[in-house]
Amino acid sequence: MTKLTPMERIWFIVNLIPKGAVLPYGTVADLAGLPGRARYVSRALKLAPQSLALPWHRVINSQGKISFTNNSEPFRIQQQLLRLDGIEVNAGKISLSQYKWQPDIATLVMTLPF
DNA sequence: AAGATGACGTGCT
DNA sequence: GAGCACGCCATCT
Repeated sequence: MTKLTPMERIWFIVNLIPKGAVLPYGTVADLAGLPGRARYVSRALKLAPQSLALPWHRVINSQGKISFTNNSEPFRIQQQLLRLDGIEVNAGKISLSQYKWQPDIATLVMTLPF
């Protein structure tokens, strides 16, 4: 089993988020074994190689909103990608809490390669 | 080298 | 709810 770097673990988790679901930066950090490191998740996504084709748009902040500055270029792109996933977004805010994916932490963690 | 920055979160007013 | 203050810490100036 390859030893993954903290950043690779974040990419791994993000890649698991299914279409139609979203997950907060903080939760991704927790699952990657980096509690309290939500900011590191944003850095990791920014530095992620395009070749990974990660569903980065499914990562939002704990307020259920898009974290890019309002109406910026990336903000609009993320909003559109979420809508293509079938998620309802209004002014950067995910409308229904049911879209928030709550994985069974205990079960998921046991399947992780780290 | 040192200070500012940021795709965050939590707690408190 | 809306601000504001902190804690966080790799990157960027």
